[in-house]
Amino acid sequence: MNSEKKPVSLAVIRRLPRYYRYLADLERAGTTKISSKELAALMDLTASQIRQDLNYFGGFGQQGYGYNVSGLKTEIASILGINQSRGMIQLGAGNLGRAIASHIDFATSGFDLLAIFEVDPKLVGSHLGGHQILHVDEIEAFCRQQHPIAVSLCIPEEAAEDLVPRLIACGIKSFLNFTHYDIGIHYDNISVENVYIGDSLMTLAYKTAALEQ
Amino acid sequence: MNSEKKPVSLAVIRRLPRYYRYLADLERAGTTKISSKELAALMDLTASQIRQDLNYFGGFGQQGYGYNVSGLKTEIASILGINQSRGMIQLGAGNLGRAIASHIDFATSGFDLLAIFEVDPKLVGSHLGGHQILHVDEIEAFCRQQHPIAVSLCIPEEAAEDLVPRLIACGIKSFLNFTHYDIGIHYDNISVENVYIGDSLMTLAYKTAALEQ
DNA sequence: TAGATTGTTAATCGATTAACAATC
DNA sequence: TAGATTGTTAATCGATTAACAATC
Repeated sequence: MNSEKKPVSLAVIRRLPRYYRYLADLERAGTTKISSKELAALMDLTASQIRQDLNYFGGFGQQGYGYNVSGLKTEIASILGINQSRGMIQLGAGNLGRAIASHIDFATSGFDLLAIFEVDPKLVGSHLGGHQILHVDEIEAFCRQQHPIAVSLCIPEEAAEDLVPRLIACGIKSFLNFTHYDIGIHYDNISVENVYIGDSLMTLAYKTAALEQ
Repeated sequence: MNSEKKPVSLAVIRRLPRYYRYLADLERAGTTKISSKELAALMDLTASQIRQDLNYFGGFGQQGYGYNVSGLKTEIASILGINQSRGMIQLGAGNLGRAIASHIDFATSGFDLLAIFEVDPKLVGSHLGGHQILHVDEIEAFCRQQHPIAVSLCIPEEAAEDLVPRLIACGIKSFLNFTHYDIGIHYDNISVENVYIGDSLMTLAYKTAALEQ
């Protein structure tokens, strides 16, 4: 039944998490229905865009009424695939790794963080956010057993060049990449989300200069 | 002389940091010149897009030759405004705050991190990445003296609602926002860059599901 | 000069917005 | 039924790509 044909644009997909967050907030506040117009005002979008976005996936609303908040939230979760639980590992338990492992709710985003890998022997064996820290050399054995499909890459850029091929060989297909190593360019049939915080800061520098005009 | 007229699209601006990184790498490797075609192959873009992007700001290349790597890097730095040094503060010295303060090179992105503010009394008075940690209540006095223009917001979403108005009152105009609090919707004449790591992870969930088709 | 490659205009493509008929 | 609001088509807008004349 769910055999959608036309490929959905990534621009639409990238807006879905924000819809999801607003719907979760509305649900928490006890709101049961919302119109595209109301949601647009709340999110500072056009009602037209919201209806267009949602209709890529099917008619979730009811004419004359609007959208059911919980229902729409569930639909979006299903489209994003965050109602699933895919095995994920993390590389790196340094400052950034600790922040991500403790700060991000993997389960809410459709992943299950299975273990964290580190080179620093002082950290190996300890725990972080309820997850065991293993040595990087155990990756291969671990993956053979647990078959994680995704990785959160919280390592220095220099380390990425060596580790990414190993992860690929282990069957890892999805990367949440905090390094500047360009994974997508080097491999096919994988998915990558880059989080370039430094680039965001540079963009902020530009916007800051623009404010001063 | 630099009185550009037409407003440059944000899509172009967001590509500039990546150009800058590649040019910095090339410069480090001793490459002095590069053509749009070569750079396009390296970055997996079209040569056309690169030339179009750069020509929003002026003719940095030389026909029949290409672009001077160092020269172009400097031009991009100047467009982004990262050759400047704007006062920035950070709120939050928790896991995420520690990661950002120690992991991100603010100077390379045009900012000077002046101080970090925390509510946790155990952290106040200590240092983090060479920066002093002050109590949040000292923000107003600090800003009166040092006039930072930007802030890195590494605090829980609940805290943002109270703190953002205080920051605005202190003259802060630019926000690197790691919370889900929607600053841009609430104020005018400010600039915001949101880093929504959770949203990126949800997008990765979608891409992962798409791989499995 | 000949070859290469830019700067720039024109063509294409995609994404957003507007409009309105369908319908709850 | 009348009013409201969706689903969807058409119009607009913007961004990317292609093409080529200018020129180093």
